[in-house]
Amino acid sequence: MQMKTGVEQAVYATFMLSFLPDKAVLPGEVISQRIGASPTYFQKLLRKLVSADLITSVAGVKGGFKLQRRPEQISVYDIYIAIEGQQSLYTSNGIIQDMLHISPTTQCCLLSDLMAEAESAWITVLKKETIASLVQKFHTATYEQEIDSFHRWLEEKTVY
Amino acid sequence: MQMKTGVEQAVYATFMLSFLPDKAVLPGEVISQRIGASPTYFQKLLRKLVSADLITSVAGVKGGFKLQRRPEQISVYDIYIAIEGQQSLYTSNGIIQDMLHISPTTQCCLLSDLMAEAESAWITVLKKETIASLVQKFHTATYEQEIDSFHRWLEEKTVY
DNA sequence: GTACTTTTACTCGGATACCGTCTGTCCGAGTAATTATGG
DNA sequence: CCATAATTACTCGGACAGACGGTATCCGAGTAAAAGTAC
Repeated sequence: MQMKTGVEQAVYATFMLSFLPDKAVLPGEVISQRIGASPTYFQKLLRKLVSADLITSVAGVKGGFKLQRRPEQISVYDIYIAIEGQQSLYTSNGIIQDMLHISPTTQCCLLSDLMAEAESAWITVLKKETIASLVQKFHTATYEQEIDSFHRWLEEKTVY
Repeated sequence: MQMKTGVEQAVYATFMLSFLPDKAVLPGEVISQRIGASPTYFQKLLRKLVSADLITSVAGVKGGFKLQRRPEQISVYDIYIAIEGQQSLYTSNGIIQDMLHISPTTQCCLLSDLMAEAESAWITVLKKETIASLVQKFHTATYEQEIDSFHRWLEEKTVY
């Protein structure tokens, strides 16, 4: 039970796109290269973000990806759902129905409520962090030189 | 990212054992049969619970499993850890280090703190529910007839 | 110089292969209660 | 009747096969900007 690495990659891809100026885009291969992911597979992740209306895509030459919403309106939870899907962390297997010889259609799982509550607490934390708040934390980091270098690289790769 | 079914099975196995009288045990195959799991694989789960000191085992004829601690002292979280292991839900892949070209040994993941907080909130909920509290909820259910039937079956299979 | 065609650089989506993990099965070994055997 | 041996019913732990999902790769199709071409 581990979170997919794709979620982390998607978060940082969205994070990266948040630095783009308006109307500018970044090709998928550029993003994947900087993140260190396999280009073709990473494009699938980007398309999941597109389907979730978190980013948009521009086809053709000078095409690429850019944010669809403002960074304050994209939470880590949004990205998590876009990549992992909406299935919950726990789904009952109806074991207690087996134990008591009750019809499987009956709703009486002792764990479902608990697990739902636990997942809700987990989600709450993921919802309160947005791309914008991540950027804020990023700038308080002590890596000004690397951040500058990153910004220069980004500007070089940006497509207008 | 879904919880293993083994966790649910282990919870109900522990739950089942909590109804045993002192000194009595229940063979692993009896438990697995009632839960509807494959006997040989389920024994592996039981042994994980033994390793975690949640239950104890008795070898030989008239052997089986019984609780090691009192039901109030076995939380759902204990069982979860026993089955899934202690690895956390999220482990950083060092993507931001790749992005910024920083040494991978550097600790600067923007997500780690958030994910740790989220997991902590999740764990808190799982810790507060114990086998004892599950039994309590169980008895408030409206399946008195099935519960009676279950108790009779259990007594029949109990090994003293 | 304008209209048209070709090239180029992207996204899009399906098909497929790889690989690690969870699940399931088999086997031999150890253990202890029961039963059988021998005197 | 008692001591010892064999049987039985369990747990224990390793080895291994199958299924599934996440990861990765390839390919053809669509799209739009840029470049080339014809008149």
